[in-house]
Amino acid sequence: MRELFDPVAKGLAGVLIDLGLDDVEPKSIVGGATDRSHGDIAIPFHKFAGVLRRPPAEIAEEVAGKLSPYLDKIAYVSSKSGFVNVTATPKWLSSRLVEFCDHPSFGVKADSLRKVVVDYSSPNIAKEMHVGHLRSTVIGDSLVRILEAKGNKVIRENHIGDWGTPFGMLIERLEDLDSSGIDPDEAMSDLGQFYRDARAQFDGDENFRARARARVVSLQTGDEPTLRRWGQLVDISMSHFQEVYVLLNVLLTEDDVMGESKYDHLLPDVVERLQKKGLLESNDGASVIYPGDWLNRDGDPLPLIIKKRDGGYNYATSDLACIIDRVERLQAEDLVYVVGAEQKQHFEMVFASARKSGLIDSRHTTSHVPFGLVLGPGGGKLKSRSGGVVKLLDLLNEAIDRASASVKDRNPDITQEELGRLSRSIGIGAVKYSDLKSDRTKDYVFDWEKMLSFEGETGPYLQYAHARISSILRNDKFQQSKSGLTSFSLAHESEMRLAREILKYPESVDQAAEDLAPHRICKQLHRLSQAFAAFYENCPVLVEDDNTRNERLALCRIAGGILNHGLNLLGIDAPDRM
RNA sequence: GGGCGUGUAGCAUAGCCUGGAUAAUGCACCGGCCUCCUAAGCCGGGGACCGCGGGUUCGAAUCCUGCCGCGCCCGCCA
Repeated sequence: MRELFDPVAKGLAGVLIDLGLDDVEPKSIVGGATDRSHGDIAIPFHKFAGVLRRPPAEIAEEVAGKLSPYLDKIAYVSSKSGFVNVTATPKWLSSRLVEFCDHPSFGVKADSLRKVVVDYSSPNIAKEMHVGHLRSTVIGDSLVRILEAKGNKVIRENHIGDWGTPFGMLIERLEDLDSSGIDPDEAMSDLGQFYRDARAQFDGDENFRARARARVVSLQTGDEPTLRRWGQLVDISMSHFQEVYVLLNVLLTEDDVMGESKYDHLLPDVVERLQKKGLLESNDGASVIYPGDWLNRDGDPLPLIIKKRDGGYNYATSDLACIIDRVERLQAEDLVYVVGAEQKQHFEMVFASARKSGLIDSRHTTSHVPFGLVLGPGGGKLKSRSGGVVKLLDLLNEAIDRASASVKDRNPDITQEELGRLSRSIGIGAVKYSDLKSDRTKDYVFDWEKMLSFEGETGPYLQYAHARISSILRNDKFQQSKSGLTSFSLAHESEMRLAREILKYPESVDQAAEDLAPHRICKQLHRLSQAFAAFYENCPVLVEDDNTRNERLALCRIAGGILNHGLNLLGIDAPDRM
C-alpha cells in the first residue's frame, strides 16, 4: 500500500504551496490510517492551525477539495475533524493486483545487493543440541532466507565450538574408551552423557586432569594422533547436528561450518594488528584493548582481553579473527550475529574494537541480533520431565508426534507416508512459528497446547489457510491458466479486504529485512490468512459465473502464493492438504 | 553501584524507531453459523487508569525525565 503514498505526496505538494506551507515536506505528514474506517492514508493538519490561523477542520476540508482531482481514479479523498482521509479506489487496487498476478515474489523486490554473513546456530562439539540452540537456529535461518529474498548475497556461518581447553578431557576420555575396546561412535551415541562423563572424570581424577591438560597442548601444537581423535569428535558431533538441521528443515549444511578451530591461525595476527595500531595495552600481565566507554564495577575502564596472562587467547580474540576472515576473505559488507541477548555488551565491545583498529570501516555494518529466552510453563527455565535440559531432538520429535496425533484424529484415512510428511510439516512449523511470531528480544513461554492448538495465531492456522486455497485450485474443473486477468472488480467487501492484505505483503518483508525481525512477516501472513478465511466464508469461488470465478480464483492464487512465499521465508512448509 | 533490555484486557502478544482520531490480534468467556470450495473456520458481543509520576506537544502506548517490578551483563569462561 506504500505505492499509494507517492501519488498522494505528489498531489499534496502543490496543495501545500497553495496554502502557503511551502517548506513542509509532503511525505513527512502522510501516514497510514490507524483505523480501517478512516481509509488507507491519513493526513493530519492540526499542527498548521497556528501558522495559518485557521481551524484544522477547515484546512483539511480545503486540502481534501484540492487534492481530490489529483487522485482521480486512484483514491477517494475526504476530510474529518482536521484529518484528510485517502482511500484507494477498487480500480487502483485492481491495477496493483494485476501486477501481483505475474510477479514471482509478489512485490518483494530483490533490491538490496549487499554481501552479508549471518552467524547462527553455533552448537558445541561433543555436546547435544538443546533448547538453547533453538532460537538462534530458527531466527538465523529465517533471516538468511529473508535477506536472500531481498537480493543480498548471504553467506551462512555456523560458528561451532570445536576448539579450546575442553577438548583435552574429551580426547582423553575417547582414548580411554577406545583402549577398553569401545567403538567411538557407540561411546558418543549419547553426546550429553559422553560430555558429562568426561567432565566428571576431569573433576574427580587428578591423573586424568594432568593428561587432559597435556592433551590440550598436543592439540594446539598440531600433534597428528591428537588431531585424528579431535577429528573423530567433530565428525560424530557434526552428524548429530546435521540430523537436527534436517529435521528442523533449516538451510545449514556441513559446508556452512566455520568452527573456532578455523580461526586459530589468525589469532597471532589479531594481536599483531592491534599492536601495530598501538591499541594494545598491558594490564595485569594480559594484553588488552580499551574499545570505548565501558566501565567495570569499580568504575574503571573495561578492557577487552586479547591475550591472557598465561599467553592463551580469549573469545574476543577469536571474534576479531572471525571479523578479519569475513571481511577480507569473504569480502562481507554486513556482519550479522544471531546470538543471545546476554552477549550484547561483549559484541558491542568487539565491534567497537574492530572499528577502532580498522578491521572494518564505513563500508561495513555490524549487527548483533539478540533474542530472549525460551521459558517453561511456570515462567522459569524450560526443563525436561526428568528435570534436565531439553534436548532439541526430543523436543522436535515430540512436536511431530503431537502433530501426528491431531492429523490422524482429523483424517483417519490418511496414508502412513502422508501422515509422516504432514505431521513433520505441521509439528516443526508450529515450533518455528511460535518462536518467530513475536518480537525476538522478548522471552516466551514454550507451550505445546498453544502452538499446536490449531486455533488462533499459530503455524497450523496459516498452513490451513494455504491448504484450503490449494484445495479450491485443485477443485477448479476449468484449470484456468495462470495469468490473463486484466482487472478485478472487487465487488465484495471481503474481496476488498483480502486485496488490501495481499498488497501489504512486500512491505512486511522489507520491514523484516530492515529490522532483522521475522515477526513482521508472521503478523502480515496472519492478517492475510484471516482476510482469506473471511473471503472463503463469504465469497464462493467455484461458481458458474465466469467473471466472478476467474477473479476469485486469481485472488486465491495470489493469496496462496504469498502464503507459500512467506512461510518459506520463515522456514515453514506450506502443505497442499491438511 | 553502573549499563542494557522488558512491563499494554484474566492470559499471551502487536503497535513504540518514524507521535494523530474510538489502542489492534489470539487464547479464554458469552451468543449465532456446517444440504455449500476442508468448521483446524466464520460472524457478533463483553472485557485495558498501555507499570507509576512529571515534562514536551493542538495531540503521547509511542518522544524526554524520575521512580518501581522483572531479566540479563559488568576482565583473564564462550
